[in-house]
Amino acid sequence: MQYWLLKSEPDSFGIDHLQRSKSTVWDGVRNYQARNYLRTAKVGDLGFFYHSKVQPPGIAGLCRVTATTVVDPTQFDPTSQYFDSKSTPEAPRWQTVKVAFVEKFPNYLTIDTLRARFAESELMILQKGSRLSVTPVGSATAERILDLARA
DNA sequence: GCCAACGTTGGC
DNA sequence: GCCAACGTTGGC
Repeated sequence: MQYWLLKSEPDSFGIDHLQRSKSTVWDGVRNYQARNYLRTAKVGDLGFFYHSKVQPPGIAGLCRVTATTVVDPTQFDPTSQYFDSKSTPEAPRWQTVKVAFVEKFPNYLTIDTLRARFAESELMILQKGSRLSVTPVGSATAERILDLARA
């Protein structure tokens, strides 16, 4: 079982949205490295739900992968901001996962807290200039995050 | 709103 | 296949 960190802007879709909708297709990933990570995800993997572009940014909750190699439908929707004119249904470029809500953490872990508690090498999002919206998290690091978030 | 860091595009 | 120009991300 692998842990991930998934970034989202809560102004468009945050942990509260996921709690209400119960599950969602993690659409809109348009970066090949992030997509490649998503392709390796397995059902049952757990994802830390990270709120970006808000003050303060941080880890807000947990979700679980419930389906893999899901074709991102927004790539074929000309009205979507994620429309990709070069992708075809025969050879879709963008696969993703479906995730279900697991929990909203009692403690929101801000990026300052994360920086204080974890090394850059443990959490890729702490690295300067890191923009990847999907990153793997080691199990030892993940367990420490869970301890802090639920304490 | 700024801007550093990074990814993508496309002419050559 | 190089690389300049451009677009985007995301913390501040």
